[in-house]
Amino acid sequence: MDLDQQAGATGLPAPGGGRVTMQQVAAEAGVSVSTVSKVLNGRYGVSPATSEHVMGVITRLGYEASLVARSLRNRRTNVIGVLVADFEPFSTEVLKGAADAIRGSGFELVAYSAGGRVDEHVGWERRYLSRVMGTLVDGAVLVTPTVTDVQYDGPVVAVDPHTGRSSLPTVAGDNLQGARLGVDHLLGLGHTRIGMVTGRPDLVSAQLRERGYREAHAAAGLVVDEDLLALGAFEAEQARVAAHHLLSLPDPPTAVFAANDRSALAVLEVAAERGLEVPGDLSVIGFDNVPESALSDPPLTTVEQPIRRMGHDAVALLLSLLDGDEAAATQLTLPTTLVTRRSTAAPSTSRD
Amino acid sequence: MDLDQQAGATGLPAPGGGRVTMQQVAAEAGVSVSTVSKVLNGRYGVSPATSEHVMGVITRLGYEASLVARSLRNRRTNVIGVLVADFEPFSTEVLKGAADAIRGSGFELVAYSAGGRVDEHVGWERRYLSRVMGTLVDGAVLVTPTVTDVQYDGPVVAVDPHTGRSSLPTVAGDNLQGARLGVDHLLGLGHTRIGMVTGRPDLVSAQLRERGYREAHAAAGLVVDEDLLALGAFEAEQARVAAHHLLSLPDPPTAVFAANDRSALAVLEVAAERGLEVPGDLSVIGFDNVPESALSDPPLTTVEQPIRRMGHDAVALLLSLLDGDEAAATQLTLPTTLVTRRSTAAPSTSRD
DNA sequence: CTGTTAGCGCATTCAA
DNA sequence: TTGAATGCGCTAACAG
Repeated sequence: MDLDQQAGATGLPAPGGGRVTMQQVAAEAGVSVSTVSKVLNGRYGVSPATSEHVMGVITRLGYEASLVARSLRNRRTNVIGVLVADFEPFSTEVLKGAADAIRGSGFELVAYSAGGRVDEHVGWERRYLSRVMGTLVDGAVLVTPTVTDVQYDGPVVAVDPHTGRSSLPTVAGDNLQGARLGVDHLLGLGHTRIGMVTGRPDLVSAQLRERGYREAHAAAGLVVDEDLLALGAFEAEQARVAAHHLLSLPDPPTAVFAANDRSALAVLEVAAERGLEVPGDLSVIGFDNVPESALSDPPLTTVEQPIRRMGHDAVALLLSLLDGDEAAATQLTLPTTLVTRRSTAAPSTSRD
Repeated sequence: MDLDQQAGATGLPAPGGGRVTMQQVAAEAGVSVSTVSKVLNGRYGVSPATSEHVMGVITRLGYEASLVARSLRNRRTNVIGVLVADFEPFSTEVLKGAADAIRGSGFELVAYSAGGRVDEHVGWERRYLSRVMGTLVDGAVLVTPTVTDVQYDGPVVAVDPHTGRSSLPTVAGDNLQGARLGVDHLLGLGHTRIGMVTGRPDLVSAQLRERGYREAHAAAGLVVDEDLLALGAFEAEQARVAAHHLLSLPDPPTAVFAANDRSALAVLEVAAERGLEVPGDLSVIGFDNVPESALSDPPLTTVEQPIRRMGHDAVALLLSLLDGDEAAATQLTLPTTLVTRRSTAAPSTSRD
């Protein structure tokens, strides 16, 4: 039998569909599966001749080892999992950062989402983790988990966990400082009646942002009007309701601080529907700086979390954890910054 | 020391790490694995009493079936794979669209990337496919594959394939029309010396965009100056070189049409480095409209492909294919549109 | 140097 | 109603 590339003439991979298995390669090459396995993994104990021959059959048949079968058998898979509730602007930014960090590490990246079946249970991250950890992936990054008391054998890092202090290594933005930044910006512009569309009350990130809002007021010697706080719950529909409520107040706010960009974008929509000019009649500021926030009309002023970097650092941390560096386990807090675009301005001097 | 499972009476979920397997559930419940399996999958032939008891143990232990083991055993996994070369702005937009389409379908979504080890081989999609198709996923969406002559048992849909007519169902933007749109915009502004930073010559999408560029010139009765075409290869570094080349020409272009946003953004950078005002001294237009294109300074005018919708339609198509609807296999071409932002303007009237 | 054996975690026969 | 046996595709012992 001839050796390698000669088969290029026929070169038809996977004739007739159905994936090629190691069995078929072995049969085709006239050797045993274990020999194929050894060749594939570069194990010693195979003669150069057979090795080359098998290699030829492998490429000719276009064989690739099944990730699943290999994962089931091996303890190490060289795959990192990123577990998200959904693929939306925030989580995909994290993904980009994760990809930056994984490059050249020899690891592969799998992002896993349950396709919106999430809201059923709060503890989605726990279920996902059980499904993939220890089999499909060597370690995992949890994006905005709602619970972090999980405890598994493999290393796990949480990005922007919405819950309080956890046992997990964590990468998060500085929510408190960020909120201060945002509200101070509004205050500095001359606003004194600043509404807030709050996040989900059970999540610490939301609590921190509200606290920043309050602290900023206190620092400015202002008393917070509790009527100016409306529940947005981090999601668009609820934020719309909140915005309508705020703007219907007898003495409506001249500016709104939204707990995240998604909410801020909703506020922008509502303002437009009500014929309000932004920032002429109403200033709006968000939180996150997802790319989409620059696409709105007007482009959104917002508090930036370095999302990509959070993804990057989370994976880097995970990688060193995987490398046995227990000292790497830590709680990283990344600074937030103000991104001034065009949805904020000084309050109009002439108001009724 | 033995960290055996003394969890018996304690009822602590996953004590001390190590994922919970069906074996452990069975042992804890005092039944066989097959019984646990039946309970888990709602098979008939289990007494209500045992069923309930086992169920209790399952929740108490926080057991979740391993995705991998289940995939290996079952033909159907109810998981859709999205295979990407890397997580970058384009592919993540597709992902968002895919998530939109998957919601409520009962399927889950797995996005898989080899972590930048791609450029080694052109046929990354073939390798990925072999690794996951038929085991981990029921069907796959290939994002910007470079080869589409793959032929596997499971259904596969390609999004924005860079190669020519393929045997695969496909969702793509209208590259030819889009390029016409972009160049016509420049022409309409009064530009007559329009440079082009081209894409990878081996990819049909790039060829089409160049053809649109030429056709637009022809339609306007203009002859294309071949010196005004420079290779950008769809990536930043090469595009920078191309931009420098173009702008160093004795009679430089007053506008540049870049084959994709990534290249256009690179042109913007180079222009800034050379002290050129955009759009005062130079107009720049891109292709894709990834969210990032709005973040540049100035915000980029570009030809939009409905990327999210492409992802959505690809998954929808895949789902109906999975449903046995062979007629769904088709080549979808989605219209492109012009997004006018601030990187294009009429050429300055006074030039040397 | 090569093939045989066993088993990863699970679902499905088939017997008991 | 239940459990023991079988095998998905692969790798790691061990035996030949």
